[in-house]
Amino acid sequence: FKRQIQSLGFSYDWSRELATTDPDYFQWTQWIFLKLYNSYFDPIWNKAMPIALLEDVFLENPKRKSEWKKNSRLIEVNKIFQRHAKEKNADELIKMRRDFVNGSRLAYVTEAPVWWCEQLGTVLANEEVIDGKSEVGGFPVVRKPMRQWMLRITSYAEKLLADLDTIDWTDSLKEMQRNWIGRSEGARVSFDVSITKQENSQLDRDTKLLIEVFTTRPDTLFGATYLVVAPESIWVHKLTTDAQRVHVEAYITAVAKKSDLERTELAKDKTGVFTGVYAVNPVNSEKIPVWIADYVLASYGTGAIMAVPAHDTRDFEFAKKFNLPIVQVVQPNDPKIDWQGFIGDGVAINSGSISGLSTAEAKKKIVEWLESKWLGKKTINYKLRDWLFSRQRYWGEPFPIVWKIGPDGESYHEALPESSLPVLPPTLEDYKPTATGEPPLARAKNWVNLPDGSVRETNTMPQWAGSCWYYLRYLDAKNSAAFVGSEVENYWMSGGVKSLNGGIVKSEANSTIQPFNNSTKPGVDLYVGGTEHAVLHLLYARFWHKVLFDLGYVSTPEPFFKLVNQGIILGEDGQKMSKSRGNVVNPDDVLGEYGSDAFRLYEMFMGPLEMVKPWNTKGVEGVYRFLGRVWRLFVDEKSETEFEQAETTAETQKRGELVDLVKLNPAIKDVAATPAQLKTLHACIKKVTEDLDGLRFNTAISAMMVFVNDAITWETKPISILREFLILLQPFAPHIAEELWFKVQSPKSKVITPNDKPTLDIGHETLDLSYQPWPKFDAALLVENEIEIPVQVNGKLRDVIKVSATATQADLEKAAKNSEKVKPFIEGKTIKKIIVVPKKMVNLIVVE
RNA sequence: GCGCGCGUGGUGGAAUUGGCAGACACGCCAGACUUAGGAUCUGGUUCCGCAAGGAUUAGAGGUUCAAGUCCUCUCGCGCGCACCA
Repeated sequence: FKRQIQSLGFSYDWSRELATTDPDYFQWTQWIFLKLYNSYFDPIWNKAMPIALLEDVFLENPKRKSEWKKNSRLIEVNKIFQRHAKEKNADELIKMRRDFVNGSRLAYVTEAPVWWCEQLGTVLANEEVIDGKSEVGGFPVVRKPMRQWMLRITSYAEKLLADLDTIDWTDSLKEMQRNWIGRSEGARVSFDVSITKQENSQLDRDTKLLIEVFTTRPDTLFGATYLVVAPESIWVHKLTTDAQRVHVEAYITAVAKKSDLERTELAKDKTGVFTGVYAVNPVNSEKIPVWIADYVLASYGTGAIMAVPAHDTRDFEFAKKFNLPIVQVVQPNDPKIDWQGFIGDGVAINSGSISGLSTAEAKKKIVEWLESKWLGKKTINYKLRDWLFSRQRYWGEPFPIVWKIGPDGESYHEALPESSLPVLPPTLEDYKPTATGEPPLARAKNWVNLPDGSVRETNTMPQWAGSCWYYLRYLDAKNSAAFVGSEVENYWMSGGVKSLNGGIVKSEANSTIQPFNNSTKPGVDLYVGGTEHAVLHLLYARFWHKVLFDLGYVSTPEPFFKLVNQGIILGEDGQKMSKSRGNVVNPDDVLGEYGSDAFRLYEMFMGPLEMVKPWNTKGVEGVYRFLGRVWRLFVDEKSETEFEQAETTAETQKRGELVDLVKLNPAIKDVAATPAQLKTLHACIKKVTEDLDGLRFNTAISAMMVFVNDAITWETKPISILREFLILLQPFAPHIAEELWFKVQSPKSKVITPNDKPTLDIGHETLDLSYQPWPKFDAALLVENEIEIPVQVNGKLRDVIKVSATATQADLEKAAKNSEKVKPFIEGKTIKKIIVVPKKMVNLIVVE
């Protein structure tokens, strides 16, 4: 494989091991975290930028000023900053700058809801919660807000989505990532709400609010007959009248008790409650009621929707249940379709100035109108959320961060200098989670409190941190100056052949590392892993890699060029292996009975790599038999009997001496191969070579079986042919191939004993089969003089004729018509047409 | 519900750009060697039929000289997302 597939192979699980034990990994993972911490996402350049550049805003860098102006948020911040600058309140300025910088960092701190398990007394990561219960113990969990570190992966949503088109992953996997990112284009629209003090006595004055909604169908705005706010919204209490308060509070309490499952699929029946207040639809000034319902999610969009019951299934169900008005605003293009509940595109009606426009045009027109009136804005919304990056566990990289108290008395965080890395966790008596949810590291007071009065961050990073970049460290694992040397990185990841060694281009001839062939592919050539990583690991790693790319530390925008999901192996009953089902196959048992060659060979032979396949122990016996045939192809069976006897009688015999007792098959001779033998070999070389490139191991093995089934019948077996075959076999069954290679290479060579040091060269012969050059197949040897051509009459096979490979179209026609088997089918009939596909087939079209 | 993928002998699968369906194995049947066979070797094995021949790639229809392969619909299975506005 090393030779055949010139790609980089890594182990994801190994990285997890390293990430929790290896100071080297701690150091460089923390180093990368600092890069994230000291960077922000620049919406103008659409990439990560060091914080230093962000400060240009405040320094009024003229070069960038015109670019800044294109982004309203930054203009706004800049203006506020300038206004405050005139007031010359230095403390406030510092605080403001700090807040803004913090608010723009790729790594930032915020209050975020985390899973809290009362019984275990621990905070759980998402992956430790299954169906609303803890993975350990199955205890109930609740959402509890806690201060957490977040990574701003959402700022990369667009890039993560767009660049999927540049990489060679399966469609289903790309689709999973697309769904996870969940991009949708639409608009934010503001609805005015007025609530008087009389209606809501909790307000200290008459209040005007804006309810902002996100919609992908702004063209249906005229059909919005009510608004719905998520029950979790912080605005709910302000939006409730005294008259409705009892009902609203009862509803919110009921919703809080529902599990996620009850809120979704089991709850086909819509529930909700009227708040008592009304909003104004900006397009027609109609008063529409504001409801609270749990079919609206607080976490998506703005947490509020405009309901268009005529053209949205959920709103339609809700409106029917609560007798809310349903107004048609889209006419389906097919008049037979009922407009009620029609969610497709059509023509706008009952919609004022946009009536008569197609859905696409209506969207465009209405958004332009909303923007001109400052009532709405074209918006792209994503399902992707920022990544909650802190864990309250012992195992994991501590954050290289300290907390300090500012002059204003408020605490703020600051990065430790790179020279203080790695930050290793303190030794603890008790490293289990604490009962308060505080991280275990907080127990080590001496470690936490620094001499200058600052306090260490005690959260740790999740295991994802190491797996986000381990493939880069593998390129240059011993580099103590950088997480990966740039030249090494460029060599492997960009496929360049440049200057691996101090700027000197190595010639291909004396380089031990062969350059990639015409490779312009970005990143790791081949990454094999399970689908369980489809949306977490593979998205996180892409994100980190893109940040490192933007900051100039890596040379490719994508980490993994080609990704293959190996299918899982099911139990013999076709069910997923599990202890409870009792259908687990223990690899050690198989290895013990059949050996690792047979085990490996069988796993490759079962079927396509990507496919989910059931295990079948009988199948292992099949490939085991194949290996037996390979063995007998090479060795003299009589000598093998002697070997077996020797092995049982002379226990003290060294293994190597016994090996030498087994003699080569006497049919193996150092003679020239016949053309037929060469053809068999080269057909095998061609198939195995091509199939390895395509990862079609099952058919490659089948080709080798065909070769052996043929070669075993040869009276004389040319040694040159068998040697080439062993090179083909080596990647699949290295042990037996290596042992047989020893025999065919040097049948009377020095006996190797277990005491001999393993070397590539034992003095007279090169023994390491895996360093042999891969055979090249010779197409000329595969050319047939005579070929078999199927002859069809009216598309039905009637005969297979043998013709010269150089036969012309006319020859083929003639031969086909003369075939004895074909004649009965064409006699007495008119040949209307003859299709001749050269070297492939002949089809005679006849009529009565 | 939405999205993606897949349906080929008794079984795993092969047929890479439409061109001999069932490669290679497992299993089964028969035979050889053998005291013995859970070793090895030989032959057979999609279905119907003595045969000639016919049928056949989940089902139905279509395009084509030619369809497992392309198109449409239906059914079944798997995976992912799941009230995402």
